[in-house]
Amino acid sequence: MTRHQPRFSVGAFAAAAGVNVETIRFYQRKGLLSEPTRPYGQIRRYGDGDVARVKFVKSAQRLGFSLEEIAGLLQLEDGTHCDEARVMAEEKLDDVRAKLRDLRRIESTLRRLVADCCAAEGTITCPLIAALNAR
Amino acid sequence: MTRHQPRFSVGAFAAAAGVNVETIRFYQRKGLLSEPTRPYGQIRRYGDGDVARVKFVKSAQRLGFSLEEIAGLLQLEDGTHCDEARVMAEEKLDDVRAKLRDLRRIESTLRRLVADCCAAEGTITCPLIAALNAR
DNA sequence: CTTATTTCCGTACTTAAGTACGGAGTCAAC
DNA sequence: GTTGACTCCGTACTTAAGTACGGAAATAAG
Repeated sequence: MTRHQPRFSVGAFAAAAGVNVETIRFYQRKGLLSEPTRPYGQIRRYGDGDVARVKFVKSAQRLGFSLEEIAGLLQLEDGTHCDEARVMAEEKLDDVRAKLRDLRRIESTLRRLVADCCAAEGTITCPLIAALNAR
Repeated sequence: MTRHQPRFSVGAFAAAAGVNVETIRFYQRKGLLSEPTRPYGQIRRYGDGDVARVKFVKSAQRLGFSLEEIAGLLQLEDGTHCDEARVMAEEKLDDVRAKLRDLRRIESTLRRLVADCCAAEGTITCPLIAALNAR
């Protein structure tokens, strides 16, 4: 997107995005990141949009999306393929909501665990397992 | 835990937990699941507690926890090592809360995306990327 | 201008999380 | 009481997501 003054070399780009250079190259091979053309045997340059993109990939990964899924999410970007995009987005939305439910459950269980820790002696059953199964 | 009448064979156990037998064996090797002793050359039997445990592992995995982290979570179960448990639980809690924040952001972005899809023509920037970077 | 860093590219290695395989031992059923 | 399915166990293969390596080309620094 913001590709107006692409001033970063790969090295600087990778550093700005908080990944290493090899990861950039790997994402390019996977099609998650386009390889900017380099005019007449010069070095490739990158901009803020690229940095944002990589950071997005990393955030989504932390949430349990695979690179393949992330590639799908990123394709919702361009505005074309409206129907496909809507379908994908709806599927992902269900997915995300399920994850949210589970995470909330874990969150409250952990919160309780921290609060009660060492207070209650008699509890033997695992509150985490209980939390996730109680549905 | 609930190991009162362990009636499942591995096959039935795996089926009940929704994984395949090899995965059970793999988890046993990793120490995520104990291998019940089998008296005098007999077959091992499993109970509901084991099924619950495997299902928990799978749920936690969907949320982006690694097996190693899950092993840690499961060890909070036993009540001993109170101090370590509290520390781990607190760390995990921070972790979980960060994931929740990101997921909520994605959720609302996807929701908006689905709602607006094909309605707004002019938008070129990726709302997903924007959502995760706007913080 | 030469030297030291970087980039570029292909190929190979690594780690996590399984899956598959093959042979021997058990068990269930006819 | 033998046949067929299932269990057990070790070892090997697979996939995803990188990481590391090494040599040629480009760029930056002195």
